[in-house]
Amino acid sequence: MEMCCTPIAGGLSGEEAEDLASMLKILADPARIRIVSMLATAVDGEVCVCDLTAPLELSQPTVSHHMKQLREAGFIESERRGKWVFHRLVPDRLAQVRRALSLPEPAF
Amino acid sequence: MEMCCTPIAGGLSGEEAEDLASMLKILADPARIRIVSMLATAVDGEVCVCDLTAPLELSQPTVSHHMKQLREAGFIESERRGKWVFHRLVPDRLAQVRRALSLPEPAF
DNA sequence: CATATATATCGATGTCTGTCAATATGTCGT
DNA sequence: ACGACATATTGACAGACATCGATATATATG
Repeated sequence: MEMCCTPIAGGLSGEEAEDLASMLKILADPARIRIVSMLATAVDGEVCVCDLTAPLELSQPTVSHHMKQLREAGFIESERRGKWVFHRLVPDRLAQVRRALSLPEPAF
Repeated sequence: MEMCCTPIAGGLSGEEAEDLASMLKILADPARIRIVSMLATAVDGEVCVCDLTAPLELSQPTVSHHMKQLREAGFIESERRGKWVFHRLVPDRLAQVRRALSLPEPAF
């Protein structure tokens, strides 16, 4: 029987794939990727939840939930100042994901 | 009343966010990101389903389902040759996602 | 202390999706 | 034409998750 193709050699391990997938899953939500983009373009690099609910058209608990997801995944860090909690992007975290997506592509 | 912070200016639109999120969602699965990485490192740049089920430890229908997802999202293209269907990465499609993740980051 | 404001947590719910078994379709050999 | 093999499709199901209302916690102000 003729072989189908040369057997698979490289590629991510199961564990590596799980890690990368869970990173991407955090960003793969319209609300969250939008929050990230808003943080990236915010004048002082930080925003509070109260300014996010309106543009996102989401309830406060939902936004708070997304913030927690982003924080636990290391994409943002949060600091309480008075009544408000300010959130900002963690430097280089996004670039880290971009690098992880730089899989060796065949030379076309 | 003191303002919380300067109002949100930029950021992705709702529609842009949906598009980017749906792109990322396709990659945000352990099996699919692994398939992509395997295609990226495959010797001839292509593999068939039959060689994927074993390393992924998934059933043939499941792998076929993931292939369809990847194809419809433009990450792979597939060509039937005899009994087999060979899949390969679409050039630059992954890089396109990386670029979309290159949001303007604050200068730290 | 009481009230108002900002955020977090909890519980419930509806939707989405990854998975498989069963089956269908397509292709090659004999 | 028939059987063997590779892939695709369908239907069903279980688990994950985005969302919200209600409620709790924290902080400032009067």
